[in-house]
Parts: sequence; structure tokens; C-alpha cells
Amino acid sequence: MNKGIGRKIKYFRIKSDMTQEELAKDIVSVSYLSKIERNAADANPQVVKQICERLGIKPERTQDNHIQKEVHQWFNQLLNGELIRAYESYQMIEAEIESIIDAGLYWLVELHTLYYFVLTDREELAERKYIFLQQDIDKFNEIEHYYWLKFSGLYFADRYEYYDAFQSLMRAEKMYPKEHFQDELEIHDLYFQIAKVSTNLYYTYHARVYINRALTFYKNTYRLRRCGESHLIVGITAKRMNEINEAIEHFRLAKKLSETIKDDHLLIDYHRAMGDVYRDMQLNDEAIEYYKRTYELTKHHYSERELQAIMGLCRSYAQKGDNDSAAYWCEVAQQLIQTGESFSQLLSYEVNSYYYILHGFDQGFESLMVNDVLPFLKEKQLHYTYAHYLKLTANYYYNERKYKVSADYYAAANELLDVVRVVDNY
DNA sequence: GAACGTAGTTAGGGACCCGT
DNA sequence: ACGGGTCCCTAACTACGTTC
Repeated sequence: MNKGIGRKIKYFRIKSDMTQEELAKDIVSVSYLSKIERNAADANPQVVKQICERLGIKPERTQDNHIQKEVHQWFNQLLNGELIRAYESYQMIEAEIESIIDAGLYWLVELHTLYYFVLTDREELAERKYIFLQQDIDKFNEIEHYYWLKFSGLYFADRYEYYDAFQSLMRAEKMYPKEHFQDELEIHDLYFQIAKVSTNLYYTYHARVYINRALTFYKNTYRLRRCGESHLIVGITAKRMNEINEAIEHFRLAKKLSETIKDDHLLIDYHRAMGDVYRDMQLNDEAIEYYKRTYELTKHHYSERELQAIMGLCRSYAQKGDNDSAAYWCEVAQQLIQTGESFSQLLSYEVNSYYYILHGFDQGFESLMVNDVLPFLKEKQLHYTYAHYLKLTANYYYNERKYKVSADYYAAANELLDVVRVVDNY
């Protein structure tokens, strides 16, 4: 009769800073309250009434449809990335927590809140929510568990922990509760996210397979922004498979879409992707034009994208042999990092290592690699990037005439690249 | 069919265990 | 030491069978 009330009692007891002993006093024993809270005992209505009175809440369940509607609308807004509307909904939902617990939506709301914090860049809140949810994994039902895997995956990805993100998202796909969803939006969102993470891990084959599924769906359902983002990913995979013309074609499609829907982020990413292609082909002047346009579009937003644009310029000039210009942009990057905005650790490390590349190596470089960059990449299991920096370190040792150490680093790098290939072909 | 016996179930409590 | 959870026990109640 009072099934499910335990969760509500526990929530409001903790909220009012009471222990089980305080709440149970003169009503039931502590151990019995513990059972009630865990829904292991179906308590006498009189007992429940007394407990609820002490907590100042209503013992009866609200059979209100409107909150269910409200909450599911919020879930959809998050899925569609409608952040402004999601923000408004969140304010409303937060105020109605009592009804949410009653409606059995408690965990689903908590799980989506994790994703909401990730989407809105509130890293600390997201971390706290992640740790909080992690303690209750065993209480999740099938659907809640699916969302746990998906959202913790996206949480990892947001922290640049792509390897963990990949593992989590793949597990989510395996246990995707098909019967629960009427349309195919959810599964294709998952495919899209897997593709994005795979791209960051250089799992080109995986990225290609998943993004094609997502793109087909987004095309058929006219989700233009996602189409654009998908074309960029397809292009990046094509570039990595040396299909340069195909890559450029997809990037151009993304650009067209970005103009149609007036999406700045997409337009910025297009220019950067084009810059990357031309830099790969050693056409540095063309690359610089695209990176400059990217920089103009992002300038003074103090964002990750701005820093990426600057580093694109730095790399291109360095590759071109124009060390003065490269040093200038490296300096700009260093100043941007010092604004205090939180940039990805990886990008900050790259800026630091470019400083040494451009101004000459010294012990500082060795220390940066051995103490910071390499352990960081190893821990985050970013194999591909790790291999890149291992090679860079190997080069450094080679120039220092420390051939034995250098050879070891080269060997380690090659071994890692094999790991990436094996995982990607799995 | 009333009285009694017995086995099973459930609300509830006390002692103890475990992690912090 | 403290808060919370678990194990095991008891009391009360129920369902069912047996006896007179």
C-alpha cells in the first residue's frame, strides 16, 4: 500500500538533517525505519502517517499526470539539445521534487540532471552528481541503468576521458531497452555519441560505422544540425582513411547546413576541419586561411574552439617553417590559457610543448613530458595521442644523443598504435 | 460447527556488523 | 564513535487440518 514511500521518507529525512534514530524515536525502532526506507517492509499506515508528520510531508501519493508530462518534456529537450527550454523546465522540476519521487521518476530525473550539468558546463555539479549516483547503481532498473551508462559515458567524454566514455557507451548500446522507446531518436543519439567518442580515440572504423547509421536517420528525419555535425565526423573519418575529396565534400555539406540553420558552432567546426585537411596535405597557406577564419569567428569568446583555432595557426606556421609567426600564435595561446577559463588539459599541454618545439628543447621539455603529459595520457588511455607524444619525446632524446632511451620510446609508441588498430578492428 | 493444534507469514525489535 | 544495514528472534495473526 505504501510501496515506494521509503525513498521519499529517506529523501526528506536527509534533507531535514535527521538521523534514522531521530526520525524513528517513539514511532518505530531504528532498524524498522531502515527497512521502511529501503522498501523492505510495508509499514502500518498509522506509522507512515506519524513519520510523514514529523518530516512535514504528505503521506499520500500524488497521482498527478502533469508532472510526468513536464519531466518527460524536459528529457526530450535534453535529448534535442534545447538548452534554453531545458533550463526553464529544470527550474520547474526542481520545485516539484516531492511529486517526482512519488511518480517513481526520482532516479530518471537524477540521471538526466547529471547530463544537464554536463551540457551546461557545470563541471563541479556534474562531478558531485556522478559520485552521488554511483553509490546507487544497484538500485537502478533496466532503463535507469541504460541512462546511467549513457550519461556517465557522456560525462567521461566531457572530461576528455574518451576511453572510459567509449566503454560506457558501448555497454549502453548492448543493453539498450528497445521496447521502452517508441521512436528511434534515442538509439541514433547514442550512435552519434559513440561516433564522436570513437573519433576522438582515432577508432576510425567504429566512428565510420556508427556515424553512418546516425546520419541516415538524421537525414530522414530532417534534423539539420545533427546532419551537419554528422557530416563533419564522416569527413574526419574519410580524411583519416586518406579519402581527401570525400572528406572535403562532407565538410562542404556541413557548411551549407550551418548557413541554412545559422549555427555558428557548426560553421566554426567546418573551418577548423578544412584547416586540418589542408594542413595534413602540407598546404599550409590554405590551412592558415581557414584557421584565421576560425579564429575570427571565435575571437574573444575565450573558448576551447578559440584555443583550437590558435593552435591550428601555430601548427601550420611551424610546419611551414615560419617560426616567428608560430611563436607569435603560441604566445597568444599561452595568454588565452592564463585568462583562467578552463581549457582541456590536453590542449594546454600542447601549447606548452609547442613552446619548447619553437624555442628549443631543454630539460623543461623532458620534465613536462615525463612528469605531466605522458602520465596524463596514459591515465586517460588516449593511446593515439599518447603514441604521438611518445614519439615526440623519442625525438628529443635522439637529438640529445640518448639513443637507447629514444629507441625505447619509439618502440612503446609503435606498440600503442597497434593497440588502437586492434581495438578499432574488433 | 466449536475447540484445539500446528505451520506459515508478517510487523517489529535487539544485537551485531561494517564503512567512515 | 556514529550512522546505517543485516541477521535473527518474538509476538501476533492467519490458514488449514483434526478431533470431539
